[in-house]
Amino acid sequence: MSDADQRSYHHGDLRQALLDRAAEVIQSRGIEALTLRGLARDLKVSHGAPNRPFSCKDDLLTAIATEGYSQLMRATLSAANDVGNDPWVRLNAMGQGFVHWALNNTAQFNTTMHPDLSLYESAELKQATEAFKLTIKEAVAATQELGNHSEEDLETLNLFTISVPMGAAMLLTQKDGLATHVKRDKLVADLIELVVPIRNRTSSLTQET
Amino acid sequence: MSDADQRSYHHGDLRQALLDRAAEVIQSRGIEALTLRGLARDLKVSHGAPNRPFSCKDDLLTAIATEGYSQLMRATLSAANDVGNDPWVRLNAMGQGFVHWALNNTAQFNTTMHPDLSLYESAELKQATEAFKLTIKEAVAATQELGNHSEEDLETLNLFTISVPMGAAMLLTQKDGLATHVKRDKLVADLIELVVPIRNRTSSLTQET
DNA sequence: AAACCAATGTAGACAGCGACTACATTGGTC
DNA sequence: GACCAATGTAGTCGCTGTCTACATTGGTTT
Repeated sequence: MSDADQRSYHHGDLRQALLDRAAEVIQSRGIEALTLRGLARDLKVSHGAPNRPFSCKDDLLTAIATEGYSQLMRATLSAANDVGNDPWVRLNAMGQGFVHWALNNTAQFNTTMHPDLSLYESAELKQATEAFKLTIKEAVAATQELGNHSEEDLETLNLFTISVPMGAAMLLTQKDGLATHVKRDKLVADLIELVVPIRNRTSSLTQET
Repeated sequence: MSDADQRSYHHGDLRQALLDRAAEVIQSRGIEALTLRGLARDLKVSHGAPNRPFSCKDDLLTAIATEGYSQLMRATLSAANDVGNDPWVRLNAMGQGFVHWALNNTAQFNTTMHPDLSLYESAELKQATEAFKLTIKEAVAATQELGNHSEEDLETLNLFTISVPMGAAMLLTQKDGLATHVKRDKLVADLIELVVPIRNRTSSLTQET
């Protein structure tokens, strides 16, 4: 920041600065409190400046959602890579990683899943969502090949598998959500275990404990 | 309406009229398009009139969400009552009823589940949500007593059971949602079957006293 | 029946918002 | 060194939610 403190006219990277500040505002005061003019004030630029990198407010929100999907995919894949190569164990970890990311980034998650965003067409957003969905779908398909509900339509099994962390994240991120008094980590682990059981299963690869 | 057409000053039931019109607007043009002044114009009252029954906009949205939870509970219970007394069959029907209501009332569902609403404290909303949650929880508990994941913590099983229809409704109500090309009814039925299997199960009704 | 009054609708004002315009300033390119 | 597209500024517009003071009503009390 030291080199950008006294930048007289051009900000340097106003777009990223807006995205960063927007994430802060949403996290601390909710999405309704997010205004372009407020961001401009925070960044000490004129009230019209945000309209250069983002043509309108929906454009900003779409960019935030795009970043959210990207982070969500990274968190999910990272959780999978931490547990090895067994597709079952990986899928289980992905479910837990999903929910934990949502719980640790409540506002970001809610913004990403905001229903109004789908109205605004954006190639980047579409690509990010498709990439995320494909990641999940491949992981589900990998377990199905190993016998996970092999009789089921992949589409249905995929929806089922995503619905649980998605629904749980929705419910648990509400402050009056279900079971907020139960220990979070154990609850999430038990929950995902109901979708992708791995505890009492002989590993399809090497034994893991 | 005929007796209220030429009501000069007092509207009669402005509160309900606002709620009804708000539901129409949300369904047709989205929640972002909902404004108090717009509702006032539609109902041909002054722009400040909506502030009498609803102290602020959040108050209106909260009332809509309250009604949403109420409808959701009615739809869920109605689906259960249509299929008899077997707790498993009832819970399965409730799950399907949940998703179908959400799919048939997309905007209402999204408004009801809007994350910002939980910020606004309302006794009525809290009561409606608690009533709904209790309805589900009782149904889940009834199946658990008959052996449905009897080893599981009820809290976890409950979260699992709600998460599936909740997450599926979230995903399917997005216009770019998963599997929109698959036949809706069969998909939902297959999905819920994965949570509350009833097809190849000997009825527990024969064991009831 | 008349006076009262709390509930309900009106009209005006205010600041804040998103979006648009014309203009100012910059840094890279020929 | 002159150009020029990109980027930030300042002003304006219509719209919004909210607040205030005022107007109208119907039911209640006396």
